[in-house]
Amino acid sequence: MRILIADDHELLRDTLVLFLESEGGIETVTAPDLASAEELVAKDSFDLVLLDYSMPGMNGLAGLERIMGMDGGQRVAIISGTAKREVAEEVLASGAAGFLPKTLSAKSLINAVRFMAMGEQYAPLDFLRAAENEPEHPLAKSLSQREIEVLQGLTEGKSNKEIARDLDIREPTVKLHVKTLYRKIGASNRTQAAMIARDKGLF
Amino acid sequence: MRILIADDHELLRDTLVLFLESEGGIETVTAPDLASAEELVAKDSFDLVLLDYSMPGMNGLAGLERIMGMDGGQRVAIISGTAKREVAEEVLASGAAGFLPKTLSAKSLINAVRFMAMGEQYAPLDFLRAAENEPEHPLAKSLSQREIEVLQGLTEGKSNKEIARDLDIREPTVKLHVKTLYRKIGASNRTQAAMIARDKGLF
DNA sequence: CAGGCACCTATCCGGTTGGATAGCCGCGGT
DNA sequence: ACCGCGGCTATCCAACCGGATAGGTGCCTG
Repeated sequence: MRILIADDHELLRDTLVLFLESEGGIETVTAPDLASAEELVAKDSFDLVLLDYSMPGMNGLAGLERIMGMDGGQRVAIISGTAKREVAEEVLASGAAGFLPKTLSAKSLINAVRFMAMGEQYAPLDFLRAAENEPEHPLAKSLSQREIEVLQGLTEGKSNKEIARDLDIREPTVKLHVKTLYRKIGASNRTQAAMIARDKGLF
Repeated sequence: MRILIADDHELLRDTLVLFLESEGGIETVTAPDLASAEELVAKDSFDLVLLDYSMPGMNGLAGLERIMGMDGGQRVAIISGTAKREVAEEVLASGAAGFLPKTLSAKSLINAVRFMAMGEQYAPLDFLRAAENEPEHPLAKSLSQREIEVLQGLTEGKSNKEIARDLDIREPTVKLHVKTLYRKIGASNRTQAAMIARDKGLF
């Protein structure tokens, strides 16, 4: 079996190659960024391609889709040290071969690689499930759907009028949502609200 | 030689252990979070402790200082996949044994580990230097000192009046700075300005 | 059915913001 | 000495924001 690992962490590349070749009998080629990975995929053929989610050139899922659109880019998986459930779900939904958090054990990785090379789709179930039970967003849960939409408008620096237009409601309504949402999250003006939303990782 | 590696990425722990033991003849113990690392340091003795910067319990440099304050916590280094120059500098300034980005090669890692275990302080020079030459902050350079101070006020959700009081200038002056700063960074209101400032990593 | 809740609309008011315009001071450079 | 520039102050005005108050709809639940 022959796989390509693209990750800007040379430390991981080096040790992973050693591990996969010695323990798993898996032939491994590596690349430090997306551009190199593309070249390799273009002129070579792999049973599986592993792409780091936060690597030069990736731009979120755009890089994944670039590779998947290439000849020989049929079986591509994302590996990430920091990404959360939402990302994993998007990755799987976009038709990738799998999602591997770096919290996975090395042993599980070998199994996952073999599994994906066989054509199956892989993701660690506990990762997806554990995240699903997480208290949503501590903020999001106390806000109504509309308030969240309005809050998003705030984080984009829009005026009440613009938000009203975008959501197709009247401006006074927006103002109401804005006001109640201030109380709920403890903001005293729109900039604070936007900052709080961003701090909490919302949007 | 005997070292402790604390990192929540099991994948890295597993492969690194294998690599260090086979290639470097270094005895390796691991922990998945800061609490476990503390226990191990308390009851055992290591030539070097490697702590991941973004690991459960670390809280930035607080975790580093906790370990360094312990008996047997004399030689502690930080390893990180995402941290930037500023963090590396803080780490070194706080008296840690070193800073290791995960973009380091496995070979360099072994050398660095040996170096640090000998009592030297280590950091990859190109990492520190490359970052030093970075174009400051693309934003910061086009803004005057005052404008930056005002912008900081904006990111904290303050009103013009509050900013004026804090900087000990009149409110009209603040308004002027706010306006000119909008033009420079391409914002059309204070929330956008705050968001842009944060996006660029300012403050 | 009554009450609660989310969502919508409306009006009023005082305070803040955004934009324009104009002048003053101090500093560094030609 | 002059000019330019950054920083400071000021005034005016239209628009927007934050807060209060009052009321309407539809849905779900006890």
